[in-house]
Amino acid sequence: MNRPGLRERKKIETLHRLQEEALRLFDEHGYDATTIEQIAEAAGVSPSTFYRYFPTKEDVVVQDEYDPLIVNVFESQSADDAPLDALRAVLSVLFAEFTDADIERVRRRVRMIFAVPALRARQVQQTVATEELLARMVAERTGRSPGDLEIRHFTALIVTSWTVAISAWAETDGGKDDLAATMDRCLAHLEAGAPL
Amino acid sequence: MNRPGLRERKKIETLHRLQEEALRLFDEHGYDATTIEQIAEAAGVSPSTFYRYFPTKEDVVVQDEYDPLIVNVFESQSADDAPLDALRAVLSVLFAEFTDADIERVRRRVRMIFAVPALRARQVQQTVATEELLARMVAERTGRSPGDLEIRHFTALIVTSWTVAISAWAETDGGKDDLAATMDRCLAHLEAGAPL
DNA sequence: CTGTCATTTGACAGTAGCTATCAGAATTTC
DNA sequence: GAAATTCTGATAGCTACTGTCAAATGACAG
Repeated sequence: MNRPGLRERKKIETLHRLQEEALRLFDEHGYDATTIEQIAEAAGVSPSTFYRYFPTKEDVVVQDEYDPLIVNVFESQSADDAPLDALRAVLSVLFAEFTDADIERVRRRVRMIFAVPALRARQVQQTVATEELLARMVAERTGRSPGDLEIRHFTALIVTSWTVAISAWAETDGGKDDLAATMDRCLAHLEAGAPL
Repeated sequence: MNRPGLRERKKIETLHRLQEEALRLFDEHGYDATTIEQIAEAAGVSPSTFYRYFPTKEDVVVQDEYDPLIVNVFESQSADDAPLDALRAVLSVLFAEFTDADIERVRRRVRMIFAVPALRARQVQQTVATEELLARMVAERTGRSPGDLEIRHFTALIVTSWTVAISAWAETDGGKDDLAATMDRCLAHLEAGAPL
């Protein structure tokens, strides 16, 4: 019923234009050397508007909307599976929906995030949120408390595993199958107790 | 031969005074509500001097000097031990040298770091450095490359394990034995493949 | 189409973290 | 005690970020 009116379409457009122009300018002149003012001007809005869309300069690169997707897919998994298997499945389902363009965008963003300390630092704050999300979901499924040491440890390790995999993949120029394969390798390594 | 001259003593003193006054003011008025100017004034120096001792406001809490210690102790371990066992031993040796006052200081700092997002973000940058350090040491010991996926994954997991343990411990009021015990529990959980 | 209402936007002013520079003070060295 | 080195404080300036208010814009009822 609720058509995306003109107002909402314009908002999404502005958001994307800010992200794109920012990435372009960061690539071109470097992250630190690019000011909010320049990004806003390139996107044809005022600096005030930039801050209405992104709380910080870092967020124009780091922000994503995967958390709700993770929750949805996780809860649709059979409750019989072990948490780690359920999380493995979550990734397969998510990756399956990615287009090549999505993947290239992710790679570009991830490379930038791992190259710029400030972005990496900000990324962590998001990761912490994801970790707490996982903790709540896994806790409920296993009938434990989200504050339980082993739950916290488990979820932190999972997220670390994901992070290592995606950073290693981003350095290559492989497609989404390679990303999935690297994730699997890391999770298997974790499941085996991280032997060397 | 090289006596710690007056100049060097004063420097160390100023550094400690800045850290102490900063922690006190942060506790009292909150991290964001405390300015560099206030810290500098409380420590009896100018804001310029603050920045000569700490590159950022966050560093006055986050900065520590454990990395070189870790390297020393790790390299003094028998090369026959598995890397994970060697790292376990590193912690025991390090903890053994901590006084009760050290431990209380660590707890206070850790609590603040986990309570203030900006500090936690900065902490990660330090953690990344520690991770790369471990990667180099473990790589050399196992005859692999520091860029090897499994090496990177292993070291990232170890550091995550440490981080979870120390944050869980900091929430309690246990002593250093409890800290060591929590670390052991986490590392054992990791070694077992993080089962739930 | 028009007037009204809600939302979005831009301009402006201000705070604070951080950098660079430079003269003067303190400490070390000879 | 003089010269060389290092440390400090003052100043000026840039930029990220916040708060406020009036103008512009799209939504909607009549």
